[in-house]
Amino acid sequence: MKPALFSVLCEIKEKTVLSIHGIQEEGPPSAQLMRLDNMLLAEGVSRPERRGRGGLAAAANTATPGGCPNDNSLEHSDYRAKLSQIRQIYHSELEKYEQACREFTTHVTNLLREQSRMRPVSPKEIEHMVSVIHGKFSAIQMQLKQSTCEAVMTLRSRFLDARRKRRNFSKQATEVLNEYFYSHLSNPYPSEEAKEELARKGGITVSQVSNWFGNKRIRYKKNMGKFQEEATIYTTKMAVDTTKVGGLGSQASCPSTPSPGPSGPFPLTSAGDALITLQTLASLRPAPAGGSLRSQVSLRAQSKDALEVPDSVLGQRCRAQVGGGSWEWAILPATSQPPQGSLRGPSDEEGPTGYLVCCLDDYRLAERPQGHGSVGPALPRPVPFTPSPRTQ
DNA sequence: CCCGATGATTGACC
DNA sequence: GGTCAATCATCGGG
Repeated sequence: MKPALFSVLCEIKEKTVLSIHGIQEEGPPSAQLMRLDNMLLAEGVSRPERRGRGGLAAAANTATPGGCPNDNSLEHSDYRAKLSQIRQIYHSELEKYEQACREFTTHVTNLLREQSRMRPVSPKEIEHMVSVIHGKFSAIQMQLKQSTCEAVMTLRSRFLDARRKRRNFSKQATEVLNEYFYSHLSNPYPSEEAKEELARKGGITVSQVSNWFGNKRIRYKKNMGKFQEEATIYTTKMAVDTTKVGGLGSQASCPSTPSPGPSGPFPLTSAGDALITLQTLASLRPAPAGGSLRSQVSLRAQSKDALEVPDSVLGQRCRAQVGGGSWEWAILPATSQPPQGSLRGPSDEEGPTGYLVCCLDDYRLAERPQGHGSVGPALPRPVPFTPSPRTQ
């Protein structure tokens, strides 16, 4: 009786299995799964955790072109930590699924083998059942991969947003840029090489340098008054630097200086640039009555800070209005210490713009630098550049 | 929280 | 492709 029943069951089974095959047969793993796998691999999620290395470092590098390096590293570590978290969750979930899949497969095969004593269960059927189970679990895994990918994408987009997030430049970068800007005010269009140099010095990217100059030109032009103080500070600083490094026109803190060209308001050489600096920092005017015109120079300081500067310009060539009319090239004495000179700074009553009177006994006329106009006043303040024609 | 400063983006222009 | 001009979005000081 038992063998007869068994054979009947076998026949029924044969038909059922065929129909099951007809329904269950699925195509190859979808392209989407491959995409997910590729992406997880590319994002460094598929790989097991490796301390401090991996694809994410490269990803982080490409995602941050410039700005403050410290900020970058902070963002990097933040990004890394979050990606690591995602990776851990992904792997632990994956492990859980795989284990569950193994256990369930074992359980089912055991069950089927158990049942094979009671009813006909072909090895093929077991195999099929196993593949069905695997199929179900891989569908779950696919969901896991999908959600992991989404998490990585979210993190990545947030990180890329962070790249867009504005970070103020470091003081160093701002100074480097401002120094160049104010020392090339006649033509503040740095060449590509100059931009690269500025970028290198400021620890920012070339495009950030371009952005900065774009913004600066516009904003300076829109509101020159607002930038006067800043101009004074930087031109002063430049004067100090050039003096420290050893004289006029050394261009100590400026990268390669493209010649401003004949169209700018300052058709000067690099030495001329230093001259502008000097004249910007203090406009010269005739000394008050009581002294020889040739022995007294009044320096008008634009701010209290500027008072600290004249020491550095002493001994340098400048222009002074002599005799109430003509402008002459002059060399200031190397020292203004009393008794040779007496200094008076702007008082509170006089406001921020006062007079620094410097009676200089050793003030003497100098030869006019070659190539410069013989007449015309010194340029007491930075002259705005003309946006066009461009002189690049 | 407000507001000015400022780095970045975008579209038009040459 | 570089620049201008307008604008956005964030930072940072008061």
